[in-house]
Amino acid sequence: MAPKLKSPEEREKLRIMILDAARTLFVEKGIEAVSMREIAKQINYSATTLYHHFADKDALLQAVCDEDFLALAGSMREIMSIPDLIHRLQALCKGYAAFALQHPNHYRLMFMTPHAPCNLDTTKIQQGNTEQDGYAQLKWVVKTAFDAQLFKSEITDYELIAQTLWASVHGVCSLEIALGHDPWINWASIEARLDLMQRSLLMGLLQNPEPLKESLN
Amino acid sequence: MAPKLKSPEEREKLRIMILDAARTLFVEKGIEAVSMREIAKQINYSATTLYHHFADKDALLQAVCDEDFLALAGSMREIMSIPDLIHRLQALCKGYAAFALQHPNHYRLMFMTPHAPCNLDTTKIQQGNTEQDGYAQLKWVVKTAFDAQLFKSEITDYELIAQTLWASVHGVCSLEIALGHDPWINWASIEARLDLMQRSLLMGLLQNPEPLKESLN
DNA sequence: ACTGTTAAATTAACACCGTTAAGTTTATTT
DNA sequence: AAATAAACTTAACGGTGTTAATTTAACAGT
Repeated sequence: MAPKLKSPEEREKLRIMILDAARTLFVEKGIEAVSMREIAKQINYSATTLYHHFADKDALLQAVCDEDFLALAGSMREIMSIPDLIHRLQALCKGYAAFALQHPNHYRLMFMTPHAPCNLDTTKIQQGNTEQDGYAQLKWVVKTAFDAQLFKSEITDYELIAQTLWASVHGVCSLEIALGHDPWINWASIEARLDLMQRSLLMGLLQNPEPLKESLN
Repeated sequence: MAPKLKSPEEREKLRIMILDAARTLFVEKGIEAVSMREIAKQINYSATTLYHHFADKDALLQAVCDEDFLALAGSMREIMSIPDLIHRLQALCKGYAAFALQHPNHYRLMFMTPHAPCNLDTTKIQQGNTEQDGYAQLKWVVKTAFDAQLFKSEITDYELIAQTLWASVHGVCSLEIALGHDPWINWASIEARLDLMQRSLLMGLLQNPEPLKESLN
């Protein structure tokens, strides 16, 4: 109701209000059940105002996700400093799973929904930067283990290993998000599923799986 | 333009016309990019007519998927008669993956999108029937291998094994569907990813993984 | 042959959506 | 005091899923 000339700080403040309202509603009701008008009403602005800060709904969505994924990469940083290589790998998988299950709606958006060939330009995340890019972190952690010859010698492509580990955790988490409450399936606990997947797969990938038994978290 | 009293056969014929038009458009353009009006136009009916055969868009969608999943279960039936237990397990995983990658839009709908606690009543598929229910097939194949003590003895829950195997294949396939064309990731070939996942995980799950090496399809 | 009934299909409308064009209010600059 | 530009709003466009009301056509009973 009272448009004043805003300082960059105030402008940024509104941007953040929009992002926060959007995040709250997305997480609460799911992405496509939330309209731009609804987000706007939540913060007492008109829908049009959102378009002065974000090009469209997708851009707003991506901005919300970028923030959370930066947060994920941030929380992974300390995991990357764990000295034991295998323990580090396991912690990375666990951290990734915890994030997926705590932010199912963002996770769904980023990893379970096909997009146009994807961000890359709009994203503020620097690809390959192990401070920001979760996939780069995974690759790095796998590579250090690979270089230490921890994996079976017949596997020659460390990025393939990284993608397989990722797919395994993603498989458990995304099934949980999509069908975890489906009465068709008599689900074992999510912890048991994550645990068996991680332990079994590593046992199949590692040259010497002995250390696995002691590091049962 | 010409409403006649229709025999049950004619009614069913139109139902199938709707289903086929819907399937074609869903596969072609993705689910949410197709409107009821568009499906109707394709077969020269008004949108309202679709609602005389299906309660809403979701019901139509589910009917389309039910048909394809019955087809999947059908194609799995011969796999279930493969005599070698491990070979049978591997063939089941491969068949499932082939279906997922050949019907990405249906797969996405059924396994990558959270629904209301899910079908069960609306579905025509008989739960637990190994002729119709893909999950029941998986469980049965895993159970026969479990009863033959092929898995490591410390794993006591065969349904947990089934869910883990499912999650592993699902992880590879759903990542491929959602992000397979994303330039952020330097993907290994989908065959290599499926192969490493399947072989490594089984190696970690089986008591005696020797037979794996010869059955490299 | 004229009813009435009923199924099949349609048209028109409702309430929403994402998005944009045009307009209004306000504070600053000239 | 006039002009400019930012911040924001209202109104609208074309689309969506869905439903109410209506028309059309074919049958059954008198």
